Amino acid sequence: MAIPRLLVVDDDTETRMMLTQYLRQNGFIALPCASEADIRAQIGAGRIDLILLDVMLGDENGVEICTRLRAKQDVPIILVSALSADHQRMAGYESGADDYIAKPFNPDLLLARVRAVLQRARRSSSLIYRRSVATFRFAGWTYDAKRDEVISPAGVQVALSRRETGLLKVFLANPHIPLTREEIAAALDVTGEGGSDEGSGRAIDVLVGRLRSKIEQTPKEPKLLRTERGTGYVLAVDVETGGD
Amino acid sequence: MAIPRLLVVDDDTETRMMLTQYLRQNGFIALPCASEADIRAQIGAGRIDLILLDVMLGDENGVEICTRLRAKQDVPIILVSALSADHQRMAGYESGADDYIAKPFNPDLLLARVRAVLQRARRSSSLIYRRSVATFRFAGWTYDAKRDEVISPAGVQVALSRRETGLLKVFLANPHIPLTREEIAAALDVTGEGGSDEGSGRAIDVLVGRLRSKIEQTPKEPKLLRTERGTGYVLAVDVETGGD
DNA sequence: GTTTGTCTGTAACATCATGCAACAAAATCA
DNA sequence: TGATTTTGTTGCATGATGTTACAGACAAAC
Repeated sequence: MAIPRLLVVDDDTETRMMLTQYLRQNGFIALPCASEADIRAQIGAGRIDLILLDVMLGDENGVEICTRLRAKQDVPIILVSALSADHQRMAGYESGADDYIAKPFNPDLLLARVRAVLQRARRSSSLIYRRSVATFRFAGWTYDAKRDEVISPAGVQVALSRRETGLLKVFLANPHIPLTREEIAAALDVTGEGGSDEGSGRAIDVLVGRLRSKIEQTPKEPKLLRTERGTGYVLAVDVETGGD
Repeated sequence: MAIPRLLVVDDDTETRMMLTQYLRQNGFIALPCASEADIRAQIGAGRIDLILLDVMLGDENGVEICTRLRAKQDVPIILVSALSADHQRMAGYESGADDYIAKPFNPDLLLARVRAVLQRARRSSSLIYRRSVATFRFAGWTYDAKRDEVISPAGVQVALSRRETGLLKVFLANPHIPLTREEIAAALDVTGEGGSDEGSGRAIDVLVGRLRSKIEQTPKEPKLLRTERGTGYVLAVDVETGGD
């Protein structure tokens, strides 16, 4: 599992986009959905690791949707609701949801829950996010997350822009795993590529090009950021992580 | 806040010490406690950033303790319990705990929760400076809160204006945490940015620029006060705090 | 081997956020 | 009060970032 892919289901556009953006800022790929049909479409279109499902979906009912989804799939689901009454909560659990959280919730608490559920669901996967990781080494390069500095093999600090740094981090967290443009864009919260809002999408290509020009010895023959034609890009070297 | 100080409350000696040791190995200051009396003593004795509270405390009841503590203090609390039944969980949340974790838990998950709660506590309250902290050291600099003096790495005192000092304090209280202009403006009570009255908002930018010109060696390439494009600013170095 | 269509690299451009100097207003001090 | 310092505002320069266009690379079909 490269980057967790979450579905944010809420019929209120504002809430939906806010949640989506917040999750993206925290390293997840978040895909906004407004209806059950949307959910099914997304699930059909690709891997989904977790669904954040609002209980009050206008005319549709989140709990019922949850039950129906669970009958077919094994996707982890967190129910979100403005109703915190006990029976509502119980109904949530009985529907098979993995967790239940009441609005208004603390954003960090939401993240903790999301991570907890993902972790539980993940057992088999080898890719773990260690939030305490502070330094990454790869091919002689060093990235110090705390200072947000990139040091070349020659020991020189290289200035990367915000986006470039973000891109690098995404790859460092997922070495040897090909990432699609959509995944990268979602992780970086780039307006343009994936998600629901359309832009006309070569932003990631250009960004990769810029990063290459700064960290590849021969940008024309990339040794680190390799192109996976038809798919996306991969960081093709081992990454060593150090704690803080 | 230099190193988070945690209270580990559990009446079972073995569990208590194991947890304490584990947290210490992971960079926290962990103080074992066996009773509510202990907790109060520790809180009285000095800053406590988070309490890990076992729900089953022999004759005492963790949830009740939690409620009582919350009534008086604003210390973040994570409830730990062997009971994972739903109603227990709910009682935990209703008691005002910041999070809830069931035994047996995954150690990494525990760490993640602890960090999440600490981070949140920092975000919400850290714009307030702790009275007990008198000196801050960062990147060779020293800020003496009592005398309100800033000393450069070379040992020279640097004159900062009131606003500049205020800005510095806000960052010192929140190292490595990106702050938005709104947050900063709110903390400084600047008329202009976030508040309610509208001004035309570049006050914080300019203020940051002024502070940079006084404390950055190369203001053009800030090492301390970094820009987070699209977000705000971060203090990108560790801060060591000293008591009074 | 050549053709053909698609995918990728990248220069050039457009747009927008930020840095900053200069000015104006406000506060402080003598 | 008048001088001086501090602080907020404005406009412009700069740099970062997304978009577009086009050329070259690649793969499949011929």
